[in-house]
Amino acid sequence: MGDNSNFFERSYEIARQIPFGRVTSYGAIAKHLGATKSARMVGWAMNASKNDDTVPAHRVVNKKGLLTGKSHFQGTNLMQQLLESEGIEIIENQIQNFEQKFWDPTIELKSK
DNA sequence: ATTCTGACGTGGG
DNA sequence: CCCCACGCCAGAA
Repeated sequence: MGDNSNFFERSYEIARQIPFGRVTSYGAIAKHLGATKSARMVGWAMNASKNDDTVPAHRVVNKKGLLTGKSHFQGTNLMQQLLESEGIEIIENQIQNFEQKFWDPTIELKSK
């Protein structure tokens, strides 16, 4: 077990733990999975999670706090709307006070 | 089989 | 701040 074919599921496990009103990045998830250089695969995993509505994919953005995955959601602005409904302010695809909203799995889940 | 493209990140200039 | 090259690896053409 522990083979990386579970990479998608492991990404989902972490995404599900992102608290309401908080966000994290693809790279942060990848890092926590021990695959720092495979941030792209996390994005791919989120893309594949469309069927799974238990995965809050809208809470995963890039390292700068930009909504780079926006166009992969249903509506034109669904991702932004979901985040705004959680109290996150967004201007020009950029999350405001990003550092404050950022939830780092490597820190928050460190005691494991 | 080969090439290109990404929901990315890092490093160099 | 910007732009570019590279590493990563799954899919599409």
